[in-house]
Amino acid sequence: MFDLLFENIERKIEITEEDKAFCKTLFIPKKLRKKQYLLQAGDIAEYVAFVNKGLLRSYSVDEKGEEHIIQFAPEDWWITDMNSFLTCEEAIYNIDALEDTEILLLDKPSQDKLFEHIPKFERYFRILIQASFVAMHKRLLSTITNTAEEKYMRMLKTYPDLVQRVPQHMIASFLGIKPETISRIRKKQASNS
Amino acid sequence: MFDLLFENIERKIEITEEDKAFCKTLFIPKKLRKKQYLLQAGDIAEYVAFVNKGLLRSYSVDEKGEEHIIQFAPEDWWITDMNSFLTCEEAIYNIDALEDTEILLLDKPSQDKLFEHIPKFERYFRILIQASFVAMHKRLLSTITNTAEEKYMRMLKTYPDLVQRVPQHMIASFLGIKPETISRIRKKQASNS
DNA sequence: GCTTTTTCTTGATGCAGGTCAATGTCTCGA
DNA sequence: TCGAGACATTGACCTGCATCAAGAAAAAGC
Repeated sequence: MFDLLFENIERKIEITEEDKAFCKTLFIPKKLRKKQYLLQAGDIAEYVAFVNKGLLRSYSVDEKGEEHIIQFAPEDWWITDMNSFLTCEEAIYNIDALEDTEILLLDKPSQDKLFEHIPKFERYFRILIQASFVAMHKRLLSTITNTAEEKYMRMLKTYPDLVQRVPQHMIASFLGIKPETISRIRKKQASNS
Repeated sequence: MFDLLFENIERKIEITEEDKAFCKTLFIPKKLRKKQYLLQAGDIAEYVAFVNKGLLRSYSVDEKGEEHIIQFAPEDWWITDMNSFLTCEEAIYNIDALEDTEILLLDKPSQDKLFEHIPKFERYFRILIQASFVAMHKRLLSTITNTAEEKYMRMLKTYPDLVQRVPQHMIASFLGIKPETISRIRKKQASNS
């Protein structure tokens, strides 16, 4: 259950067996069925979740009822509504399972305990967030500068596995384009080779 | 010189006079003239910069020679090419001064020293990055979901001071739209009131 | 296995915003 | 103080992508 998490942590900081034992007391394992919510907009995000198996997504719904996918979280990724988790304001994102999923949950009090007992974890989470920060900058730049086709090709290159695993209309939603457009891009690409 | 920085820090963590004294040994004050580069794409980002006075911007230049502004950094903000600073890879962003500017520079070795001597600073930088992370998510969502007009109105609301301070074509570049479009939005807005 | 739902494709049409070009205004350095 | 570059505005035109609509194909549920 914890193997993947510890591997992930040990890629960034060194931890002892005692540290691991302590971790095991803090994280809450949970299973989600496909389509089940982990968080709904309007609630408070009580947890950050580490995905052990399966696939989650976070998305917001605009006034017109359109879904916009913010993040996919397959195995080995973290996900939450960061703002809500940090500030206890109402979440603006929904998080739900795209497949049957196993996660490990860490709530705020437990995270604080973790930082207090093993200060190295401050570093771990700082490194995690720095990495997403850099990735987000690149995504933002691509969103601003590229055409629909360039965005889709970049997606194929950056997350080839996800493109296989997720319905196309969700890829479209993630990229901020329409499913029909992806369909046409695919057709064009097929004819180009 | 250090007042603004210490205020910024003390909004997030508590520090002693000794801590401050130690900080003063680590940061390098620097002045930039308008249009002067702090960092050029292709170089390694040696520093994170805290802006004490003035205004910087980071931007990338695409194949067609178009500039895309990633971030504005007025007083009380931090700026760097995070990826380059963290990994020592070549920077993909340029950073330059839009006004005569005073900054405080912190290089990697000094930051490491800071974390080692005053571990609370791990927390400070984690909190900083978390906040930008949340802000970036909102910006990304706006970029994906909103029309040009909505993006501009959101900009007016979120950073009214910047819109005054910066040429319109730079606001356009930041939003991923064209200066002509902003011009037309302004005209329309004026007639609506 | 059959029905229902979800997903993907394709065509016809429209429009937001980009492109190009001309003109006017501002500003700042010599 | 004058001239050149930077900045903003406006009009005419164009195009990439969205929208709307209708089937086809694939997957999920019973």
